[in-house]
Amino acid sequence: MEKAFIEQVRSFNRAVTLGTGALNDSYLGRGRPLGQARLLFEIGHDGSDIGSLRERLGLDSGYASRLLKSLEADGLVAIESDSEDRRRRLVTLTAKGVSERAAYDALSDDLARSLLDGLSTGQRGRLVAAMAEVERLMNAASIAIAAEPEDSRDARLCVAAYYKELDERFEGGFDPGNGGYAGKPAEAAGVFLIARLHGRAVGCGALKPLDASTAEIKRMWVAPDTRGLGVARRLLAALEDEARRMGMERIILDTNRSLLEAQAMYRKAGYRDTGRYNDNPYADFFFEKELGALAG
Amino acid sequence: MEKAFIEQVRSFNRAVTLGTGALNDSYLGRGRPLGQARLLFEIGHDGSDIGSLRERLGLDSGYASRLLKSLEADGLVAIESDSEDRRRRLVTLTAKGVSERAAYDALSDDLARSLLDGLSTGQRGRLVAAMAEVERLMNAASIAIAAEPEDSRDARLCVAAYYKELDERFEGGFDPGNGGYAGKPAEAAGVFLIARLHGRAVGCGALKPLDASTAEIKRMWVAPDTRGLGVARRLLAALEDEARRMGMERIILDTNRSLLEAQAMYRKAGYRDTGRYNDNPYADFFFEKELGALAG
DNA sequence: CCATTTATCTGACTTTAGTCAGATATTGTG
DNA sequence: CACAATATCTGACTAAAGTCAGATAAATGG
Repeated sequence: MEKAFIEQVRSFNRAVTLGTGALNDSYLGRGRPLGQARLLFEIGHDGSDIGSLRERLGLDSGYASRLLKSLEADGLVAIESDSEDRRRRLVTLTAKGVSERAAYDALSDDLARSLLDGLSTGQRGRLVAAMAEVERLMNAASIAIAAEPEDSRDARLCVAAYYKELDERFEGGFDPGNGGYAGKPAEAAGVFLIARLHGRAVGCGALKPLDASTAEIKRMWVAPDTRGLGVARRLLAALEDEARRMGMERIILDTNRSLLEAQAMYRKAGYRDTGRYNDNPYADFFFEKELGALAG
Repeated sequence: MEKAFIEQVRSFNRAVTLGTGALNDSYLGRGRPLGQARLLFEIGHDGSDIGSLRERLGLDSGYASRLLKSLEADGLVAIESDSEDRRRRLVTLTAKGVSERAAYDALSDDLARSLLDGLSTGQRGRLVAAMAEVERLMNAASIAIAAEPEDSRDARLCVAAYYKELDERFEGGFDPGNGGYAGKPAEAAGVFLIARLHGRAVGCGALKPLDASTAEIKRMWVAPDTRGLGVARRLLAALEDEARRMGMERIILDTNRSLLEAQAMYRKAGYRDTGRYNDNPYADFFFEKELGALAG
């Protein structure tokens, strides 16, 4: 890695903590400690239960309880037991809490505006564009890929989203029951990978062993709002690593003619067209790739 | 200001506090509280006195004293009285302190590297470029311009740097004693503006009343490493505002043929060429601008 | 030389943030 | 229904961060 790149990242870091340190003071400036302000923000318009608040902010149960109590004492939130499960407690913003939140919002807007204020119109446009680029790429960098059980909640959600998209994009729709997509038990244990962005599942891919030396890639999917970040490329590379680890020598896969980006990506990743190897009625193109030795 | 711009700034802010929140954890991870680690970083290679450390980090004197004491107890810094002013105390890093700092540095590098690691080569280049752009423009935005006494320390430093640069750039050099640059007392009180970036003086400009309706701009200078951020443009606009406030109707100025950027900037700001109005031997071009009404 | 200013230190204090071990109430399970 | 699991609360604690009022010692200005 180039030294200059690392230096630029660190320098950027210093600059934004100086510059947006001030931006984060929007949490302050209303005489409330940060912890309380963060909670106030995390309670959505429709309220939420204490458990999910705690999880989202990573708070200790006792700590969260006390913070909420002080917000309640200030008349900003109302806390009441969930009628369905009376152990659970629901937090909602009171009218005063809503306006307090709006005040924080206004403060935050003012600070953002004051940052832009000192700039010419051209500079403003360039700053905003560069910020969007940094944000996108930092998101791309913080995507983590890990194997998960194929029947976990997020795995099922990803696959459902995948099927839904296929149904929308294929001419004539898509039925998972057709073409060997459902049920058929795998010969050997496969791998199901999930890509996560800040905890949220934004992509998946499965590797299914066909015989001792060949595995098939299935269910490659990336959430629409996360495309263009290289998630698919990384999922593919991770699946290939898994395959090498399993002793596979060759990966094959099929895809539909309407999935143009997928075809381009596979070709770019070194996959070559090959002949039909199954009777999947949705498959129009077939790819294969010989795996080299395990890197690292 | 466009709503979308403000939203992008706020979204960027959230993204980087999430992403570089992790980067700032480099301050942690070595079992030392943040305050101590920040101090360790602020003490340069050559040490510094407690006062300037306090000022740079914005610490209370008692707090700073205690933090330094605990660093001293850990054998990381040495504190001794300044031989020139024995009230003042000088802090230097011990060998152990230097290596501890290096450890923090390595941690910081690792975190920066891990941010870049998840990206492709192309993405890396784009991220680093966008970061540099954001940094530059955030610096541009945080430049503050204010009037200061012409004989303040920073004012004198700026003017000295200005003269030095003229001497380097003019064919045949530049002598402040020549051409009415020094000494000559102003008819009425003028204004001296200094542009500061995070406290550091990075530019200056003076306004000198010539008669009841005409003022002259002199000593416009921007630090070389801060050029291209629009500092001069903003200084010029601020000087024009000052002139309007003083009831002036017209601004004039002269400049040397070697200062091409300056000529371009004046022309772009609405200045027109005019005839020689003084006997300054260094002046090759003369500009003037009629001031409109005071805005705002 | 004396009063004032300046630079730092000390003691006493507060607030924020966070942890941990139980206590309490409610719900699900055999 | 007893028992375990879950969701939250309470009490008792700690560490970090910061504030404030003097105390102390050295330098400065008349």
